Amino acid sequence: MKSKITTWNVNSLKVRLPQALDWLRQQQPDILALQETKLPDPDFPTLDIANAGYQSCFAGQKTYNGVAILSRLPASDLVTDLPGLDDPQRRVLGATIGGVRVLNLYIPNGQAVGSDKYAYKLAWLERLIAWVARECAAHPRLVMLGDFNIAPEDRDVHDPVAWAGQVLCSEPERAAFRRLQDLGLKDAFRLFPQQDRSFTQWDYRAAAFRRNLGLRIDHILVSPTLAAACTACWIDPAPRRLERPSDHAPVIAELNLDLN
DNA sequence: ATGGTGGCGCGGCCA
Repeated sequence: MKSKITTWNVNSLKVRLPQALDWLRQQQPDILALQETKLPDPDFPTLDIANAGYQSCFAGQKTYNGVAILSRLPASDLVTDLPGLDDPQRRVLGATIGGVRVLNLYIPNGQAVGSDKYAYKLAWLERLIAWVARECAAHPRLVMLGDFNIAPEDRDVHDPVAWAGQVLCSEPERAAFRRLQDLGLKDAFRLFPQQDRSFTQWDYRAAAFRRNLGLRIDHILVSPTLAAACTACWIDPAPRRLERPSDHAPVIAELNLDLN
């Protein structure tokens, strides 16, 4: 039985709810991890999502950040914080669904190298790596996905020269991504041949999407056990073409796996 | 053009 595990930074679930519901109907994923929901938990559209056939779990806040997981099967063992980091920003949602440990992340953007937000991002990544190491040890079937705000390699950047050393591409950020890979996690997208200039995010400005001036910063990382079951991984650019789109496109991993 | 667009929410922050 094939399963679809997916991620999408929707940049406001309130605005993008109709698009998200359409996308669920079209793609029929088993799991959809959302980032930048920008909703307080009492405002989460649980009922609309239930009517589409999905359960919801979420960790949200007003105006900024916010993560959620929509799934066919119920979620248990929820985690909403990095252990040891007292952080009001809602960027983490861990859950166990159908025997798979799912870590949904909205990693800090970092704004600019050298800024306070960049320092926060690097400290956050340190805490993340320590936590994920323990999660990987405890859960052979693990997927870590979301908006990483890291373009892992130059081929993930439309203009690597212009972006060299900039936030999202800097060496400390890329080193953190490699440390996640050193835990055994595989970048599902790179398990398969892909077109050159494949991206998941395009700035709203300067007609960046039309010109394909994007970055690949949304990722699905899978444990060795799940990598062996992964049969495909692709980016769906269709939602980025809609009117009033998110600046991000969804990413889909298909696995030869029974969730139960 | 040291800008541009979009979300939140109504001034300024964040991406």
